Amino acid sequence: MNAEREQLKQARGEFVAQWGALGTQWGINRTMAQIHALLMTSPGPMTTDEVMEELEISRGNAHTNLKELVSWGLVRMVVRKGERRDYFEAEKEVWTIFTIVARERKRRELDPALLVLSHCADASEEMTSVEGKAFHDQVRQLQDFVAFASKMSDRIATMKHGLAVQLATKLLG
Amino acid sequence: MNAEREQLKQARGEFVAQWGALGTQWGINRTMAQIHALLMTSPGPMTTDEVMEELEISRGNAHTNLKELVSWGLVRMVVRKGERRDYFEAEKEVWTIFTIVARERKRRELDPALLVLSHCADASEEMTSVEGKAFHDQVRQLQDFVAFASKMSDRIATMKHGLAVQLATKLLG
DNA sequence: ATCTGGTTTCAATATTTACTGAAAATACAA
DNA sequence: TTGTATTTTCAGTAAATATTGAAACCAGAT
Repeated sequence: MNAEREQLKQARGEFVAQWGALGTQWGINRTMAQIHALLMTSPGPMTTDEVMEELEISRGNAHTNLKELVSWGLVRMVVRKGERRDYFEAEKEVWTIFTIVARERKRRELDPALLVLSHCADASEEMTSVEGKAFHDQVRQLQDFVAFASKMSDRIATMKHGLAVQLATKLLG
Repeated sequence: MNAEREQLKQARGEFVAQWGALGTQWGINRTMAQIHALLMTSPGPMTTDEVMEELEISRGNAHTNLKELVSWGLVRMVVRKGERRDYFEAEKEVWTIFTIVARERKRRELDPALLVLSHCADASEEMTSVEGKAFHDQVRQLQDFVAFASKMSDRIATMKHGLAVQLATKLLG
């Protein structure tokens, strides 16, 4: 039964490659997504060199993206006693992954939008012309919606897994 | 009261520029986001030439991105009787904008991920080794979650505005 | 049929973003 | 201290993406 070994390697390679391609759609760079996929499906923590070798990328690239993943909280550095070099392991719990990604996306997509909208809404607050009022109104509507989406996002991402499932079941049922 | 005119132009310019910058965060190209912002805050439909002039971009660029916005459904082409050239106007209703964007994001981010995950889950279905089973299990969990997110997204994006607000109020309250 | 105002396409170019590889820094061990 | 294994940084380069501008195209008016 060594055919399975080969099959697994195949499937995992496929997964890593495809996940990398997906990453670009998600606004995440390909390498970062690939490393994430690799670590999520790794039986144990990996070193920088293992990642480099597996993905055939440079040390600099591996390093930068591992650090980025750590800063997101999707990957942890672990030390092995007696070992000098760093090992990396990914968070595998999907709900946890989701909450991390949701938080990050909110931070990158919603928060700055809200800032812009608030500023523009304030700047047009007092306008009296038809055009001025229409502008203010439109921006205001956008602002309200984004603020709302922001709150929702917070609420959901801070839920415990079980509670979220419960809510979802009600919604989908 | 012509100071307000100036102020409005200022505020709108600001909004367009910033919205464009935001677009890049959202994985939308800058010009497309700028045109969208411009049209959302325009008192009436605009021609390609007006867009070109306002944003100081080439005809080709304006054309491509207007078409892209139309294909998303965020912008409509309108014909004015007796007028030969095309006019463009944006959808202004925020909930409608949201549902369009949600649908598109699902199509670009969730659907392809689901495809990859299903494929990898299937390919590892029968594996018997510890590593094989672990891989299958991990991919499976991701698959289940993405499928779930996909369904949720559909549900919400097809809701009528009022219903969504009602649900949200319950959730936030 | 051809002119005119407008749209569409696309090869060339510019801009942005990602990646490499090697040098510099760090950290531990002898 | 000096040496060695490892991490970190970053200038240069490569790859991907967006933009231009001009030519080809199209449709209605003359």
